[in-house]
Amino acid sequence: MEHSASPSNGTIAAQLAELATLLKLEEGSAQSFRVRAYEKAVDGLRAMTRPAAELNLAHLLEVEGIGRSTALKIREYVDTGRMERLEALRRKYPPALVELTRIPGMGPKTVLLVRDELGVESVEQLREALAAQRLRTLPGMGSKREEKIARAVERLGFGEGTRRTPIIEALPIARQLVATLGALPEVRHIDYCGSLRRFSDTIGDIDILVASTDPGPIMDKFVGLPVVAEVLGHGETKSAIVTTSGLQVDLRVVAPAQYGAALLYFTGSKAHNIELRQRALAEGRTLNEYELLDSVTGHVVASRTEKAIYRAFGLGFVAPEMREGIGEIGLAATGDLPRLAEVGDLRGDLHVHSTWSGDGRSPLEAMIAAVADRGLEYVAITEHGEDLAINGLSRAKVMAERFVLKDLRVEYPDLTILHGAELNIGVDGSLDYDHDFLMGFDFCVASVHSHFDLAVVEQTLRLLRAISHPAVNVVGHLTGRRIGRRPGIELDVPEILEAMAATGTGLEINSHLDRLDAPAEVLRRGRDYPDLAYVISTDAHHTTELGNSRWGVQASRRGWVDKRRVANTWPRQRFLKWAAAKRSS
DNA sequence: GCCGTTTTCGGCCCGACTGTTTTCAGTCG
Repeated sequence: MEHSASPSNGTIAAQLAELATLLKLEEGSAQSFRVRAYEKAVDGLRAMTRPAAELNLAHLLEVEGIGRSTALKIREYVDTGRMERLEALRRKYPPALVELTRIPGMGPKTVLLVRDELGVESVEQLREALAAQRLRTLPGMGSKREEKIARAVERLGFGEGTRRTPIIEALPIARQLVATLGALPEVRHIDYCGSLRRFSDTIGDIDILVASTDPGPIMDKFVGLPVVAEVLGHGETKSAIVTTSGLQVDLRVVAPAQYGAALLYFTGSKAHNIELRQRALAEGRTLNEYELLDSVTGHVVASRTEKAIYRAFGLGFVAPEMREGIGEIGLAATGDLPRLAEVGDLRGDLHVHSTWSGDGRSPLEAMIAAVADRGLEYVAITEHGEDLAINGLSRAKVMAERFVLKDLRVEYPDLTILHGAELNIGVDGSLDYDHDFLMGFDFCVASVHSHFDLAVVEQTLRLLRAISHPAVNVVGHLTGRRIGRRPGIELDVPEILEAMAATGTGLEINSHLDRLDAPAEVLRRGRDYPDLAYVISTDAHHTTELGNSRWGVQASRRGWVDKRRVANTWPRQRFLKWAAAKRSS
């Protein structure tokens, strides 16, 4: 048994999360108490500051949500690198079958039904069964459900062998690999590149680039990692593996002097690189993955850093998130690149839940304390509105929370605490509560949580009506998409953005890796509306999710958003003035 | 599976929506 570094809490949490996913099939329910218990344990583990691998059984039992059974499984994993229960479930429910549960409308019951009755065990086989209209013959199924599932399979591009991995799955694996390999003494620099570095919604495979003069030990370590399921190649400077979760990872090692050129090359995008190379040719130079060369003298013009290469072109540094070959090089040439936000620019978080919401997982007091810890100047507590079944707050609950917040304001005098709500945009654009009650909030986010299938015209009208309400400061996760799992609603985007700009309604950039909503394409369209303000929010339901703002910032960069237009980078007074303006309109 | 205690079992956010039923199952949030 390999005794490499102890698994991080994130790695252990990932095992338990997979266990929970597989148990949904085993139990035939996504809400079984056993499943929920594991999901709580995952939360508890992620919220821990101490490494779980260093704790003995008794100390593990003290962690919220971890009992005897989970504690034993954690110890088993730390000591042996395996979890027998997980291995057994993996054998029983292969990845192809599990993937079926990701299709909207396919819960565990339906997945098991099509497997047992039709022998369907993969998306490919499901497509065949759908084409033959065999699903509608099953008990409890019919033509409507069959068509709905067929639509979902088509729209999300499932099972075409070309399916890309959602960023929420790829990013943690890449970060873990970079951390593990980065600790090796032979590694001078290391970064993940490709579409992941560009912060694309979905990723084909993970590319990792290393600068080193001694690649051998790095390669050996890489192909021997516990996460490796299969080694596709193992060479001097280039290796490739497939992870246990089925993701391909390519590792490339270059000399430190060539790192910048290689980083540029492997980050892409292809279109961006082609444009750069054309520019080089026009200037009597050539650019390849090793260096920028003077074609006449053969001398290296630049190679060590990306910045040096852009500078040699007379270009400003183009952030990786912007490199899609859609005009960014032109902006870099004329000095018109947007000033992009960084995490340190954020002064407030304007979309935060607590356990007052049914789906919140950290108490209000803990959320406020964590927000204050992050050094923020203002926060909007935005529990769900009453129209959202289960999760929403009645009027009485709203007033009760407002009362609690009064005390918290005394406790945190340096933090401006706004009492807000995340309202539900109804099918006709109506909102929760009533006009007077809504105007009693300090700050409201309004979001779509239902009726994702309306036609463009209806969706647009619905949004326009919500935007026109003076209590609505921000539209939350505009399209409602869940990356790789649910397509967003269809909208007349220019019309929506124009209305938002005209009314002083902010456009949320939702930081959750599952959402990253509004999508980058919409954010870029926002450049056409100079009065449109953006808001980078976490939509945190747990204290650990407040750190997701870093992903929201990256999403804003991918959307070419200038930080001067991000309302929660503004000083407190300016921000409050902006928020109040909409409400007095 | 976890928790708390009424200390070893019973409770654990459960309603809306859809599509399928003829009184309800499954999914989603």
